[in-house]
Amino acid sequence: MDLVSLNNNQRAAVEAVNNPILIFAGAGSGKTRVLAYKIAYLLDQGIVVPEDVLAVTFTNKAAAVMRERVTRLIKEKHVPLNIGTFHSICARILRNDIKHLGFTSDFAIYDAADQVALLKVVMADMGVPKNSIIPKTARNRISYYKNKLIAHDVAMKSARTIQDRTIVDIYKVYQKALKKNNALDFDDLLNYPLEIFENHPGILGKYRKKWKYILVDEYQDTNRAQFLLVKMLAEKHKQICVVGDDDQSIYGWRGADIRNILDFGKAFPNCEVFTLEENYRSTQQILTAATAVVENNEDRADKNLSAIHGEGENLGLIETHDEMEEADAVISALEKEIKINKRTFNDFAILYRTNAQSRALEDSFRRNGIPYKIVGGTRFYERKEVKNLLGYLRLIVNLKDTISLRRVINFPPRGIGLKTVDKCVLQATKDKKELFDVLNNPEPINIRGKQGESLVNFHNLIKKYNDLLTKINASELVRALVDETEILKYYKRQDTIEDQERYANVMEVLNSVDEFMERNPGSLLHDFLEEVSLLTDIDEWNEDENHVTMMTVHSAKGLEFPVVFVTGLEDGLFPLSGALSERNLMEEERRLFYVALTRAQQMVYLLYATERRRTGSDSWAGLVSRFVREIPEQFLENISFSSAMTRKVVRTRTGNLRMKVKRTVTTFDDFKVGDYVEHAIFGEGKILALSGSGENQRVGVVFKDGLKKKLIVKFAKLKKLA
DNA sequence: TTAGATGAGATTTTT
DNA sequence: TCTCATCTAA
Repeated sequence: MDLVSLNNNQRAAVEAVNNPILIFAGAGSGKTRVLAYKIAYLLDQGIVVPEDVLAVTFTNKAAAVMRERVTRLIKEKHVPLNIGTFHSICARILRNDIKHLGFTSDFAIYDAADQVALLKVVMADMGVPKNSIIPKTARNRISYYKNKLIAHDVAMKSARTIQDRTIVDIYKVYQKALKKNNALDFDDLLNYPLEIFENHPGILGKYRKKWKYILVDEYQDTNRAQFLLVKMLAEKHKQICVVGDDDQSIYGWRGADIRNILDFGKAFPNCEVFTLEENYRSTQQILTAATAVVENNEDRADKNLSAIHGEGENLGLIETHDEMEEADAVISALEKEIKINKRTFNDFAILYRTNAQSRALEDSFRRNGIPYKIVGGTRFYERKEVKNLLGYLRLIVNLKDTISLRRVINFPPRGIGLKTVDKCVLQATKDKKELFDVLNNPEPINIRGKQGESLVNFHNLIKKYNDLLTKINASELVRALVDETEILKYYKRQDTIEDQERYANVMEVLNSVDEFMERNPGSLLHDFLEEVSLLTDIDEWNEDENHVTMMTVHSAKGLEFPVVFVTGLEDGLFPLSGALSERNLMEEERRLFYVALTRAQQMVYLLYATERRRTGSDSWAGLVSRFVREIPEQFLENISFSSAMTRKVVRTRTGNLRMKVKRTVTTFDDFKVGDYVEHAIFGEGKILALSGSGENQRVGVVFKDGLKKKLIVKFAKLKKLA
């Protein structure tokens, strides 16, 4: 096994195999590499065989990368390592052993939307007044308790207000309701294995024996349950290696506890600690600037990162008026980078704090014909039409899943409304029957005619596919189901653009089932459902395509780009104002900014708006964020952005005076079809067509390499050539 | 009783 | 811009 390509610290960390190991790996210090080498080394030295290794990564994508790297290193085709996220590994444990908790292995996994739906039902049943507690708030609070492993009774003791107590009550009932639906939420996925291990030492023993060496990536983001799982599994053999960076701990709000990494030595007393401080990613300027910020944190292990790639340029700081101007400033900087440094679109990432901030950017990019991809936001599998189809599948797999049942019982519309469902629920409670079984016999509850017939039909439809589950393969089953329910037809007959998109999305689900079955022959439908429930945003991102990537800083973890734009950098937005109050919240926001900066290899642009519009007449006060001000001035260069807008003061509905921006409109009176033009990004081209008027003039241009672009004129920068 | 239309309100970050 | 709740016609 050749370790010469590693630096001294990396090699030492790889070769240390006798004690529990903690590796502090600063941003860009090659931690994935070290982990891959470590696994390969363990195998190479004959310390373990692949089946003995459990490696936990933060995303499925990272798991795939890890597997691929190890495979390459040990030069073998198939390496049966156990690699996955905490959630996927726990799901696997539970499929085997959840019977001890009274669930069946067909359990459903509820996402946030399902949780909220269930909470609404629960709260209505409990008679909680409609406007007193927002279901979403209840969800967050309950999730918080579960993340911290706080049981109802303990939570109740600390509940001070009536609202707090109500939420704890809801928590208890919600937990029961999940069980009734044979469903787990994301938090249960982590907590239940722990419960099983605690109460059934035999099962714990089985996994301890199975996983002889445990490696955990992104250890700074583990929560209480994850920590305990790792501890329980590794306690006996103590063959464990965790890697992380306390400066990049950004999931505290999700229960992640930075103490897990800082106090690793307490849990594993004779551990060896390695620190990787050579940075292979960024320029020294970026690194020093980022460090200057995060150094202000008190909860922090000291480290001294140095860049091996040299000094680099100053970070660019750009002030704009609002989010639209900000988007234009990004594009103009992008043009400059492309022209001067010969960059391609996939060299760029735009990072922001909240998903909603992508909107203005998206608009501007579309108008300018620049290819972009947004990671996150409303995810594919969370779209209504997709969730509806998946709802069918989930119900078929797990007939107890009443949330899915409610979702699809009237989709496409078949005349079963709220009232009818209510009656069925009432009957089910009265007879102590499953909701699904009530549908079969609507007569006794006064549902006759069309509704009764619909109910029975629906029941038989689901039952039929439930029977088919083990008889035909998943691809065929889903296709037959879509056909019979006429979901595609439903979207096809209405021809709005929206419906076309929905049609395409349903088709996409069909394809992804096919693709899944090809990848995992012999799998069952619930394997597919599990995979899509546990997909992360970044898993769906393809770095090979040539487009600008936009995402939240949280999604960007572990990634790197030559040029990074960080937008929305005004106080109050990045961080959101609430975070400025408590020290630990503030420190996490600072780390978030640190993570954003250290994604960049060569250049960082920092953007803030003096008057960002939020909703209606409301706007954010726009001072540059205090974190930007923590960067010493010599690392910053002010870049002025010449706006293409005129400003106007107008009176709004609510009477406030507000700056309104209006863009200067370039008209195309001077241009005609056949003219040769030059575009800042796409180069020379020939005008193919002109259309529209006023603010909506469009121009179609064919560029040199045959690239056709439709641009919205007022933003396109076209120069006429002779 | 359901389906479609209309109006008001809301927005951290994610497995 | 999107979602959710309420109103109204069928």
